[in-house]
Amino acid sequence: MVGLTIGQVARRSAVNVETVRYYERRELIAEPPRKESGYRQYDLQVVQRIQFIKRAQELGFTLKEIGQLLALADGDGSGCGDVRDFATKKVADVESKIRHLQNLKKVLTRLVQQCSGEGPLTKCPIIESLAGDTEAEAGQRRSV
Amino acid sequence: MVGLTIGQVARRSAVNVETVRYYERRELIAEPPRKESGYRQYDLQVVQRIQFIKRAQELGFTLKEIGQLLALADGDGSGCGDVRDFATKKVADVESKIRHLQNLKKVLTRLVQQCSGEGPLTKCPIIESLAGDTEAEAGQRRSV
DNA sequence: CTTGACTCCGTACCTAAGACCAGGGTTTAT
DNA sequence: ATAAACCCTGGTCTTAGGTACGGAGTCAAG
Repeated sequence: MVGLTIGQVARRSAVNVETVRYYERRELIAEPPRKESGYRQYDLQVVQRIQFIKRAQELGFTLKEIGQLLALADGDGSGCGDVRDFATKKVADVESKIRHLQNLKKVLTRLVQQCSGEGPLTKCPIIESLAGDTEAEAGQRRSV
Repeated sequence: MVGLTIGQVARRSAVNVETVRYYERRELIAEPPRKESGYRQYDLQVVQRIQFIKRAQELGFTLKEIGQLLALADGDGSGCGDVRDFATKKVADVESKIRHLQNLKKVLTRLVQQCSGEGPLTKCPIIESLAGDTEAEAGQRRSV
């Protein structure tokens, strides 16, 4: 019994069987050899590879990016510098997302502070602010 | 010509016609009356409502959440406090996302710093770290 | 030899928030 | 009266990352 079935691989990698097949379709893992029955026959390395994918996902890489990363890792042509550039770009991405969320948080927090939590909805500053007075043309206002 | 067509509403709200219909399907805006021809006939208030939706989206609310928010705003029963609670919960959400991303950034940055950018991939600390040594069982390692 | 667990393939479904299209009817302006 | 612009329904398509199903074949244990 040399070679793991897809189910064994899935269990060892803590992913779904379908996920393994999905990764194969996405060409993140290679098509394994088959037994005469057609069953896929994996070796242990594929488990490592799936764990690599999972870790990279946790770090915020998309499967597409992971595909590129794996291509770098597979193809001997490129050096470690390419990988570092990749990660550096990702850091910038993450920073940009953080800035966006921090701005969001500021706005939301301001709204919450303006709101006493009492009184009727018609005067709730949050609702008012969302209803927005800035550019609606004439006509009945404040009726969301 | 009392009543706006869907196209006029869309233009005034700066959204696509399809978006207006979509919001109707999602029950974010009410089904308007129709002319005999079947054309939808809106009043101006729907423009305000769509702007409300758009602003709330910019603040990071999903359409589902906006639906709940609008239900609060529509139903007179509840007070401004409910709305504030809602926004407060959203602030916590955003904070949690920020924390997650900051952690991500820390990990990524550390990886980048460990990587000289030189040398072959086989020794790239980023690849090594993703390949992960922590829980793979025996067998050939370091072959992602 | 049978049963239960596993695997195969292809396809469909899911969430989110719409965009787009076909093939028809309507309105408006010239 | 006719062309341009608009609207209707409904259906499909998108991105991302899978999950689920159904019918058929296979494998291991009792």
